[in-house]
Amino acid sequence: MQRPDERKRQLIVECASKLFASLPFHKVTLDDIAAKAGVGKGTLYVYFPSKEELFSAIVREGFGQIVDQLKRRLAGPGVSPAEGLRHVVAELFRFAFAHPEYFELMRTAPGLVYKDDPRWREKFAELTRLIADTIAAGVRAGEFNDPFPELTAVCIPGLVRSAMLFGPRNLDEKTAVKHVMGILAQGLIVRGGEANVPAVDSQPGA
Amino acid sequence: MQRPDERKRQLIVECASKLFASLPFHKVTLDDIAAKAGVGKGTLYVYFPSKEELFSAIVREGFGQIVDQLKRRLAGPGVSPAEGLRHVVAELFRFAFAHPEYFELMRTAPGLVYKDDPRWREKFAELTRLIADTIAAGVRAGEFNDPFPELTAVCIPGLVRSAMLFGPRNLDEKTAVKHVMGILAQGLIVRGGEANVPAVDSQPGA
Amino acid sequence: MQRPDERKRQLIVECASKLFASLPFHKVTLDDIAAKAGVGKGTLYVYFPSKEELFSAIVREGFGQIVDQLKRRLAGPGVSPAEGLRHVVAELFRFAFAHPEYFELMRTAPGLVYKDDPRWREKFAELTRLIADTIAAGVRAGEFNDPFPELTAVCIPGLVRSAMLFGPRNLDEKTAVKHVMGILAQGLIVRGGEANVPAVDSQPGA
Amino acid sequence: MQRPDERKRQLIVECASKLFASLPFHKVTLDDIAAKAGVGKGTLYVYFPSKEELFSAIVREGFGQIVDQLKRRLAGPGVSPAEGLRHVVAELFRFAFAHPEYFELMRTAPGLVYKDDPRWREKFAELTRLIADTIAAGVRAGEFNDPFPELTAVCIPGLVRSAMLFGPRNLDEKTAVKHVMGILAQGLIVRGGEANVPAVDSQPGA
DNA sequence: TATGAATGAGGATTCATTCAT
DNA sequence: TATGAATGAATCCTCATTCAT
Repeated sequence: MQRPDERKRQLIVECASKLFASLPFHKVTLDDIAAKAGVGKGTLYVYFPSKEELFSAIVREGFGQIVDQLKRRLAGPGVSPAEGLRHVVAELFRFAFAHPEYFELMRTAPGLVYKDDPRWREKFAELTRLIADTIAAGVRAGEFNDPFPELTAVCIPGLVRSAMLFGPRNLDEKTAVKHVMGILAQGLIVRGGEANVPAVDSQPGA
Repeated sequence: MQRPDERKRQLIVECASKLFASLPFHKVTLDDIAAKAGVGKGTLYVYFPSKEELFSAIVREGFGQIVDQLKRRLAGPGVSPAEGLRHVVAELFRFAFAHPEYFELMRTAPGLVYKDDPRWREKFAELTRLIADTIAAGVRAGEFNDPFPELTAVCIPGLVRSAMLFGPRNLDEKTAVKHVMGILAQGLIVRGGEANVPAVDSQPGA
Repeated sequence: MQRPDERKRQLIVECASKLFASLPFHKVTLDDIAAKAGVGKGTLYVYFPSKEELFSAIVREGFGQIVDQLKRRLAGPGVSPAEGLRHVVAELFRFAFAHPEYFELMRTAPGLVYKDDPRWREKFAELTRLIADTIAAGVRAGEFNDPFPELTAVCIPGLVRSAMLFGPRNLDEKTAVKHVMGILAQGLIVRGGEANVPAVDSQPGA
Repeated sequence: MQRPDERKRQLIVECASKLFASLPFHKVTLDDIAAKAGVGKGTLYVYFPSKEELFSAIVREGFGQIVDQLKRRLAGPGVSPAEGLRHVVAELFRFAFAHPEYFELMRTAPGLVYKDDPRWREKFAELTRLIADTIAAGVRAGEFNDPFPELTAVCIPGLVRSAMLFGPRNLDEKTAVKHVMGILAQGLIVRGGEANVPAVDSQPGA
């Protein structure tokens, strides 16, 4: 007796991810995906009930990875709010650079496919909750100043997204993290004659 | 492209915008658009050579409006870098709140439709150039600290996008501008015991 | 401006009827129908919303013709019950011989396609009502003896169907009508040594 | 065909019969049948070489039962023509009431599946021959009057079919047999002021 | 024998585009 | 210019059948 094969499922997800990242949803055909994965077209339907569900699953699972990893990072004892914020940004970029097609893929997405999917909303809410909680903890500790952590929380993945999609081609992970952390931590305005450039610069590797 | 009737063209653009904002590109049919606009399906082809071009034109014209308006705002004499930055954020949100479907529409877009369109790239480059120049001027004036203005420039529309798409439903324009300006200006970290909320509040019109 | 073309619709119905009569429903493809009718495949969808609806429409319209014609025949003044019964049988066979594919087509039908269609049920009910009323009138007039006219009414089309589908290939309309009328009128059993063949023959036009 | 497990084969036939009776052939999937029978899909192919063959076998075996049973009934010594006719009708209804899905199943059949199957034609021919012979014997004996027994023979199962498929829902076997016998024996026309209801009632066991 | 994962040919349906009016 | 009937290429999905286990 044969069992559904998790390996094969993963293979399909990976091949489909690449295709969805390089072409808009409606230009990726199931024939393409099956061919790229080296499986029969019908096999796709053994693992996913429809093209939209396949796409949705990819997006959801990506989010799930980010959330799980971030949870682990933030769970450590004695993670300060500033460290927490850095973990958030660093994890988002780690994932983004590990899966360079991912944001591209979401950009080409047929919006409602995922935005209206309650399972995706849940994952997304979980991510922003993690971020908002980190910020709120900082605010309570007197380390952060943020009148609206929930709004900031949704903005941070947006910063990452923009940097990945529209930033310079040769942007490297370290620079990206440092830059976004610079914006979030000090902002742009030079304070009291004391430029915050040093502050940014003081971050090793900047 | 002939435009025998600019009114009708505009009507088509508006109806199509709403539909593209509420459904992914491939789920919006020309029948839908024609019906919503109350014109014959063939008429669409009088004004736009294809569905993709229609979509592209909508996106491009939106960008064009932002860029034109922003240019005007920034062109004034004696606009300080801080004022310039505020103009950027304010104009992005002004447009976003005036055309609430716009970011939604771009989110549902079939990526390559616009990303690979040189006319769109040009508009986008123009927008980020305006922003980067504003920041760079601030840096030169010693008012801003930003080692990578081009990267920041692409991030700012991303902040606006995230706030619009994923921020709280009842977010109002003034709060949005103030919050994003707060992040960009001071960042989140409390400096010398002085919270940055007052600083934000002190900004006129915020 | 072009108008939907009733001629074209009729053409499609006729071509589809022949195909449905010669092959089971699931073996008739829309390509076949379009090719036979000499129209584009998409054109079929201008006139019928689906393959099942096309089939259904064919069946329904056939029934409609029978019912309409029969109504006209029975409406005449002074139609005696015996004449009415003859009209029923004659009309059923007239239609069957005029559209020899019709019963075959219904035989190949995907049962539920029409049996569960309320529009077909209505037509069918109308037909059996006409027949049952004719018989009931005969019973009231003392000319017929039938304890269960509604049951007889559904049986009569069944007789016609069987004769058409399974009777001898060279069966002609006149013989068919006479034979079925013979069964309905006298039954098979010889009464009082007097054969019923003469009785049948004595019916004018038989 | 091997039949390693006659029980399992019978189980498949029964489950498939019910499904074919409730849905048109092309809407019944082998998955459905396998699931309903609680066997693997591949197992179906151990017992039947194809879906059409499975269907065909069901129809053929049903006919076979009718024919075998009828042969036995008619084979008895001293069966009069009138008794023979009654046996025919009674046996057809007995089977129909014992297998209420059967006529429904044949109605949903993809015509050619069985009509062109020589094995089915043979069974059907055998059935109609039995009936025709019974009638012909009656004619020879001077008890029946029928100029065309072969045509009548194919009509009789049609009467039964119609009564089962389109007759009243609460039709019971006894009434059905009596009614059809009434039609076949006396017809509808009142003869010499003597109603045929008594005649029908007078038939024993009706 | 029994299974069900894998397959891919096949087909219904959609819809952007064309063009006669 | 404006229309919408007509088109057929394109594609998602189904499902009978196969075959490795």
